[in-house]
Amino acid sequence: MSLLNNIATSRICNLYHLTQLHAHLIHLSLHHHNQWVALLLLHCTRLHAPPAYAASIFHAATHPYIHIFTSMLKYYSQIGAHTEVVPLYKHLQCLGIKPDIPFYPLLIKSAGKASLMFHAHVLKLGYVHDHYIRNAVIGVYAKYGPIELARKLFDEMTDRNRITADWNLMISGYWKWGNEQEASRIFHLMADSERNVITWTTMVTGYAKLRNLDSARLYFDRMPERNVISWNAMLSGYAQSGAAEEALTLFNDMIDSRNEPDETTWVAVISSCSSLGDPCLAESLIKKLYRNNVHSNHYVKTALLDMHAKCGNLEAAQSIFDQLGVHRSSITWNAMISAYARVGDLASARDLFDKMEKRDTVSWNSIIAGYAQNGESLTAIDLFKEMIRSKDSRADEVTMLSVISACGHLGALELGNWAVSILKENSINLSISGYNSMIFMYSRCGSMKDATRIFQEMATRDLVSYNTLISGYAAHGHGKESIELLSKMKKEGIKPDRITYIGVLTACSHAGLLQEGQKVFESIEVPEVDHYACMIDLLGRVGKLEEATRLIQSMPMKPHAGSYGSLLNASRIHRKVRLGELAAAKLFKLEPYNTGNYVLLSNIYALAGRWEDVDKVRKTMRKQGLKKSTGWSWVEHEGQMHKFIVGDRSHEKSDDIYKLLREIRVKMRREGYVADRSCVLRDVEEEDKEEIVGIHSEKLAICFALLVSQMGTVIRVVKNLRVCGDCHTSIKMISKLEGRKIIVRDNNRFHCFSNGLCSCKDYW
DNA sequence: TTAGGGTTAG
Repeated sequence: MSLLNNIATSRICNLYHLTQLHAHLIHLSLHHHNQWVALLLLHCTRLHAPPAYAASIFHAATHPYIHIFTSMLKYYSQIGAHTEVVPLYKHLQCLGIKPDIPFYPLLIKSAGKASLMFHAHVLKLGYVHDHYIRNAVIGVYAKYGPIELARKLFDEMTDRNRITADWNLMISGYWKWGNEQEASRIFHLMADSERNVITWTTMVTGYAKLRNLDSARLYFDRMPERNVISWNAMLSGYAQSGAAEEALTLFNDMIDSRNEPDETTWVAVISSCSSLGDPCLAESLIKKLYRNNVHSNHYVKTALLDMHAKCGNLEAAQSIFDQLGVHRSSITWNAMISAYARVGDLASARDLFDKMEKRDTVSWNSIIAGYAQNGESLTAIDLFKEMIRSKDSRADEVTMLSVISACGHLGALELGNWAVSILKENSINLSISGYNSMIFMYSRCGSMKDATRIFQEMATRDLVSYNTLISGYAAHGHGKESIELLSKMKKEGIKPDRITYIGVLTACSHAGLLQEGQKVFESIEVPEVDHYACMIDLLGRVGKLEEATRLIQSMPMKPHAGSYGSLLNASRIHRKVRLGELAAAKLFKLEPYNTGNYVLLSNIYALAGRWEDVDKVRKTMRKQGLKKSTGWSWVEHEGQMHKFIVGDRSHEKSDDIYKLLREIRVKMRREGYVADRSCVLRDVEEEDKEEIVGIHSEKLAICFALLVSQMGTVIRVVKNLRVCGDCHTSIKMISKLEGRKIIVRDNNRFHCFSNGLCSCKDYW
């Protein structure tokens, strides 16, 4: 017997010790088989031993009795192997062993959904009057539904028969099924004396899961007594809702009131640190963990990994990942993938993703978002197509958010519509941010009608919804609509932020709405430097260059590059060489490596015919080792994105494209238009040189589209950099000569060309 | 031998 006591109490802390003990017992071939089997199974449960090993111990019992089955049930229940429970019960029946009463609640609880079949069984045995058994049956119905059946059992009891656990199960059941009203009603039906700490904690958790933190806190504060689980419920509520500061404050309260934190507490605290992304805080937390000798389980380790990743310490994150070895879960993998994706190390993220054996939706979402957020929209969409093909995980709202916004970045309307159709096919419901991504996509694809429609269809809108649509209007030069939206949001009680005002002012600027813009500017409580820059842009575009200059001189903060940039651009539009030079001089000091400023200044000289100065600027650029960055253009055709860079000849239709380009030039000359030249080429005779230098990407994209699209279709082109002045002129001509409507989006606005005119005629 | 709390993607 002392040996058995030893087995029960000995500190077996890993599987190796367990197998040693097991071998030793077999060697002794004791007669107490059944007793030591039960005890070893308890250790298996504690150590999460593999099912095959636990089963081998179970089968070592020569004359199994009910206690061994109970131990095995506990093991299955711990590892969540619900499907093993029914076969185990059948095994027991085969052996003719009669279960004792404590066996049934355990059986019912560990069988998961399958336990519904035991209800009739225990009824027949007359056991349903037993507190524990009845409670277990209520628990199953509360958890797996229909909850009405749980309620029926509950209602059939008299008050005297009900134990607090029954009430608690009903409350947590209603929370589980999203019935806040009934949960709260049952809570209030209880007498104060009947409520225990679990009752109160269930209420806290229920409200916390609904993200109703105020109510959760109300119940938490009213609790007569709290244990570590109650504290954890409130802490996790804060942590999961992103209320990191509140979580950390509450944690301090917890320590002050001398409550001992456990692993779950630390997980909540660590994840709050992660969302704050503060490396100093993380460091002090690690010290605290160290001081408290915290035994870190799998959850703590994963939370720590994520915290290091979010606080920028990838080495520490990787080291935890390596330490975890075979204990890595898909969550660990996913956290590591998004850690690399977050810092833009897509190669490492992809490497991990490819090595993963069992990917889930979050794995796909992490890698797709990684590509989407690092400017690799096309790869993001390709991966999404692969995800659909692989069928190992279902796309959800988060997936679609990345995909839809990637379509927006590409300006790919066909792809965008396809993504939207997938929402319906898979009945994926969108939250506000999902709809916001659709508004973004349609805006960027030039379909303001759809963007507006989505906005109007939304039941509730947030600040981002307004800002996205306003920015869309700004890009299209819809000034009036953006002002209307500004007053609408104020009426709905949504406070505009700096982004809102940047959008509205930009819209006014693109639409030439001087007075309206001024009014908006004056209404900003504390205008920031960007708002001044927008205002300078607005004044500059409408030709009020003196006022723009005065504003830049009188603004309360130091003007930044954007402010002088606006002035430089205005000088180009209105051909003010002297002012342009002044603005450029400031800009060269503020951002000497921005090639755009040099190009703008050289364009100003070119427009004035000052070719020596053009050369001077070019020389300066060369001397500084600066090269004009390459702009590329995209055009969508049959769901495929075709990409062109300047002078591109890699496209399979290149020969046809260049042939068409020549034909258009001939036509242009015949019609008396000056054929297009690169901004700095001096005369028409040199135009052939352009082909050596390179035809601009947007012209190549347009010619490709002219070749492949039908006559009536609108050609949509996306250019990642600004459409230059000469291209602008030649696209106008192409639209007239070819009788086509062409929409070009450059990095910040839309140009709609038709019949030789551009929608933004005041712009060039 | 009743009931309550945990890590990843936007």
